[in-house]
Amino acid sequence: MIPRAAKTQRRTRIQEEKEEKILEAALDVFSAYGFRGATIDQIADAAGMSKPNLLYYFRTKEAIHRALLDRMLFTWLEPLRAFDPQGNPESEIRSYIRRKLEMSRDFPRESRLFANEILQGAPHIEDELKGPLKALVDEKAQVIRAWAKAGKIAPCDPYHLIFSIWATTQHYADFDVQVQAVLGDKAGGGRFEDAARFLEDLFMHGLAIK
Amino acid sequence: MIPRAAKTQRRTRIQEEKEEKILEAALDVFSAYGFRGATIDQIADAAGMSKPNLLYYFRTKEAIHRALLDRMLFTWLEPLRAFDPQGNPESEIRSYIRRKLEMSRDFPRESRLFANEILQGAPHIEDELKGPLKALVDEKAQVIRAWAKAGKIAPCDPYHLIFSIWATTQHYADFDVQVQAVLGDKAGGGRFEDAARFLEDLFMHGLAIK
DNA sequence: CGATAAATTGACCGATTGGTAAAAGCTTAC
DNA sequence: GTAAGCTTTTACCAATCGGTCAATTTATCG
Repeated sequence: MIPRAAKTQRRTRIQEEKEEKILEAALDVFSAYGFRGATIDQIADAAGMSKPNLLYYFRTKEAIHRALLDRMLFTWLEPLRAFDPQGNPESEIRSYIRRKLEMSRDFPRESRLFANEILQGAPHIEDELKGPLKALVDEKAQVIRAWAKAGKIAPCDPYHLIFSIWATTQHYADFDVQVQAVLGDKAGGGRFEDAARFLEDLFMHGLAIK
Repeated sequence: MIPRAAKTQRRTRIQEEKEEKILEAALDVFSAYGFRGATIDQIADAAGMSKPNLLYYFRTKEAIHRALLDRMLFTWLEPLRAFDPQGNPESEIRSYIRRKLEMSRDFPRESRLFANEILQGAPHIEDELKGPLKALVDEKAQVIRAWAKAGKIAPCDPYHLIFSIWATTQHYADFDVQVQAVLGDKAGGGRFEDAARFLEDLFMHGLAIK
């Protein structure tokens, strides 16, 4: 009856397909309207199924939202996790910026889902922010601080450095409409490369690297 | 009957007070939930009046939202407008960053209202973005480009520079929950000054100023 | 004061919200 | 096949949504 508690403990092929389809549709809707602004009917429509059918796979609106956030939070922190204390500051920071920027380009909906959640007070992921996220940032902040102490980069507040990289890279996903409106038809093709070059330069010179 | 079209063309004292109270309450609600996530009942509650009474002053939910956006958009662009082509790059950019950061500190709800609107595709202010905003940015971009050509700052894409300043400064208002979660109790007092110092350093060194 | 206009309210409307009940249709394993 | 369980649908629910209405209360002004 209830798929997630099926006797078999195994998920059917149909289950996997439908849940995937629902999450895909839900990502569209939640990222565009936030949790409260999104409706189950809208998601069901986008997923091409009836509302009761959707609610057969996810019992509540919150359950869909939570599933999306869980899946997203992991991949979202991947670039920061990949930050290597053994690497040299230049390539590490440079590739971190690039990876975050690539995520904004390739997964703008995920970025907006996250932004909506934070913007509205992070009611569903407060614990994840104060727990795992904070721990990871603390760890990487120590790495950056060590680099500064070793004279490899200019001394700076590592937390605000990380915030700045987050802000500037995610800006291109979250505020895309504004970016498009301001840039107009200018450099329609190489926009990503332009942003990457600018941000890498900014942070490299800003940190007195090279 | 309808206050905004009163015979007198003048607004009563009561009208001004109540409209102010409504906009104040609406700012709370819209900035926290976005347009679709906010409800009139909620705003009426927060404003301490009945829903029909609120609708006596603003005919629709959209009217309240639009009034908020109009008022906000003007002040929001003030710092960029104050950007002085005659001034020297260092003090202009430095004070622009500081002013934007002060706005994030002093008017976080306005920042989030704007962020919500952009995030959700800017359905209500698309024209303002493509019109007045773009024009203003184009103008200031020319100034920055001239500074670069004159060798006063390192050559860089002025648009992405402006985007970066927007992103980093507004981040402290829009993503406040995340910033709080990561920083914890650290430097509870001087947080604003820390951010200001970091950002000014970053952009000054990034632009090879001084 | 009295009269006229402005402000406020409770009752209400149709549409939409998140979600449920139950029965019908469909797969799968034996 | 057939029976068991999985999937889907139709019909429906109470609550809430944005908004209206008529009637009442309150402020303003000569």
